[in-house]
Amino acid sequence: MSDKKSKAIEAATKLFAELGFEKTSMTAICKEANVSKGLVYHHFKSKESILIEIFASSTKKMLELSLIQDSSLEPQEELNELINNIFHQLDNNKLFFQLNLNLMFQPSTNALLKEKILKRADILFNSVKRIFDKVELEKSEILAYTFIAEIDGIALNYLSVFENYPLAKMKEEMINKYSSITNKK
Amino acid sequence: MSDKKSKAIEAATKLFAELGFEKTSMTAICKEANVSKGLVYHHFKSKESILIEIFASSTKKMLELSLIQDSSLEPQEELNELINNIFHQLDNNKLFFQLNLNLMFQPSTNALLKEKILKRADILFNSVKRIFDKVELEKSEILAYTFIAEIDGIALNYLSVFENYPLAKMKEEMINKYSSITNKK
Amino acid sequence: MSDKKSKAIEAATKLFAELGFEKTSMTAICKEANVSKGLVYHHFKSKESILIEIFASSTKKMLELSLIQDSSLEPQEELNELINNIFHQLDNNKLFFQLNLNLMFQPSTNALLKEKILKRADILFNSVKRIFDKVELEKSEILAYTFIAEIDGIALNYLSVFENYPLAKMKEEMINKYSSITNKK
Amino acid sequence: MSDKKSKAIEAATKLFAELGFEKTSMTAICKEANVSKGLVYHHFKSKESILIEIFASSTKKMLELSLIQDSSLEPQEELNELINNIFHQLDNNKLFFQLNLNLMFQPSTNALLKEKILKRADILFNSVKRIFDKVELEKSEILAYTFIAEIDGIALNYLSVFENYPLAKMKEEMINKYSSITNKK
DNA sequence: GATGAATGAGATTTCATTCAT
DNA sequence: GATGAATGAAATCTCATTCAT
Repeated sequence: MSDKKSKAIEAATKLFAELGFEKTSMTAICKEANVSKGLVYHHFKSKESILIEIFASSTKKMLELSLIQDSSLEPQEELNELINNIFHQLDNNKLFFQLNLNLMFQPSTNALLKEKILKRADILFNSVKRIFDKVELEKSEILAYTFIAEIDGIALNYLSVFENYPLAKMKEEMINKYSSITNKK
Repeated sequence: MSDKKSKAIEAATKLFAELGFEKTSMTAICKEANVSKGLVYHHFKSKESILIEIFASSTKKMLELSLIQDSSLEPQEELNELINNIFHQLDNNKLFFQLNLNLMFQPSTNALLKEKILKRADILFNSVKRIFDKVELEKSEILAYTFIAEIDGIALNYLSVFENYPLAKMKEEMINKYSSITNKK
Repeated sequence: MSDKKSKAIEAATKLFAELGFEKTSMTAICKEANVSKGLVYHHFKSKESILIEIFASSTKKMLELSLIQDSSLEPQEELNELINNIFHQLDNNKLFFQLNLNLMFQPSTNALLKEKILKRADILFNSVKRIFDKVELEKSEILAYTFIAEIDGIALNYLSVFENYPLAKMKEEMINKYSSITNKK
Repeated sequence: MSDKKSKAIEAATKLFAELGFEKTSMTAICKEANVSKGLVYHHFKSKESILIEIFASSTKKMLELSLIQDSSLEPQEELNELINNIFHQLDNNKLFFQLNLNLMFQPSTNALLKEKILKRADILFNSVKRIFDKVELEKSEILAYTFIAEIDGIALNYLSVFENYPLAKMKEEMINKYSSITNKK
């Protein structure tokens, strides 16, 4: 990928996260990236297509983060690592979560990305469910949905609602709660 | 409040929820409400001020929904009622949740409503924490944050992420989980 | 004239002088005068007609100021009194001059008041010329035009161009210059 | 400067002079210049910024007109040339004076250009005063203010007040009056 | 006389996108 | 690949004026 194209993506990612998709103008992206409009339209068909490319790479990153490779691990350990990864990112990469959550909530962007959002959610859901499958086969679906809801809810509250959110304590609570899961199969 | 003013608010509420604040034009609001632009600007200083008025009344509604009056109830019963109320609304009034969640996430609207969002969150948090205070004084804060995160996460996933979300089962799970709380004080 | 009508005129005069005719909205006039829009339109056919009424009364005031009644006075004394009157007003009633000068210069208001401006200028010119007629019949016209230009130019420079304009010294200079006129008839 | 940008400035200058700043709409400027609105806003941040650019170039022109370069000239000759220049312009370039005078008087435009008006007035004043300095050092300031007031007053009366203003005779009068100045230093 | 809700035309401004160079 | 002038549609907002009460 050419230097200037990646600069444009970088700039767009930053601005979409900070201002939202609708409030970010092409002009602003070009200025932030120090690139001309003509060039941006040379690389991307439209503003929406920049968003789509960003969402795709953000999905890739998110899957890397969530899919625990080493399936020989015990379920508790897998969950443990997953929680650690997520909270680490949440703390160190706020804009990344910010962007992903607001793309889902903004009706216009949600509609645009509908299919891709569903697909990504499905993959994430199954990778979590697979862990719970090892423990409680019947309830694994509900457990996975609950786990994901907790994570998303914490992110939402941390990033957009409360001030001085006790993120560290919430992580501890999550770790404790999910450490008591015992392999019942 | 005059008939036409309330029609304008109604129209704006609907469109903000369906399309998002940025994507809803004044023209669209006027057309939906069958009202002239001049009138809307006679009653509201700006598009933003419509949003602020809507957020205020939505906060009022949300507090009515969340604050359990009868404090003679046992904590379990209070939580039970709260969960029932919330899931009932979530199922029957999707647009209301849709709107409130996306106002919080959209950077532009979040910035505009920052103060009011914080205040509302504080009230909601304390009304939940008060219930947990009756049970586990030390952990009540974390329990309250967790409860709120679960509710928000479920709403988010139900409304904007998954298709065929098992809302009824999630409610059941919540009811069960919080019914086992015993007054330990 | 009803109390509220005169309050409206007063408010309009103030705002036209401070903001200019175009930048003063009917709404602003009503707010300043504490009077409803309906009432203003009950008394005046339009915004322009308020201006016309204001210009008429301002013309009346200006003529009272300029027409020296006592024609038994010597020309020097008449000019003296005229200069004194004008500089006194210029110092104590800036908004009055401000308004009159900008009505003449603003193309839109000038066009609207064209006829009345010409008529007023004619009267003022003749009342000044009459004084010079007593001294130098042939040059009286040019002297009158010069006198008026000097006054208008000083007002212009004092009100809209220079900071710390030496108004007192300019008055002194005018008094001196025109005191040396001798009756040559 | 691109062709279209300068056409827009030209159109704006003409219309501001003829109709006044407030009464000139962007639409009118675009139509007059045969240019799209988008383009005008590509080159200028706002309608006000067009005015500021016009004022700047008008200042430049005015200074070229007023600053007599050849300082080896006798004061009388300098004044002579200055008066000739000004009256020539006044007669041949009415719109230019029209615009400059009404920008100063219109409260909105005066406020916008305040600083620049003061600066320009200061330069013009000093360039006139410098001439009188050669003749009468003590009174040079008042003489300069008087000279400027006469010029401005004549322009005002010629352009916006009287019909059939005797411009030629007024020039003659000015030439005569200032030809009798003798170097007294 | 008096109110202020209501209108509709038009003002300024924004912005995604195109295109000649 | 690269630029930025140029467009046109649409956005937010203003405002003189009317009218039912």
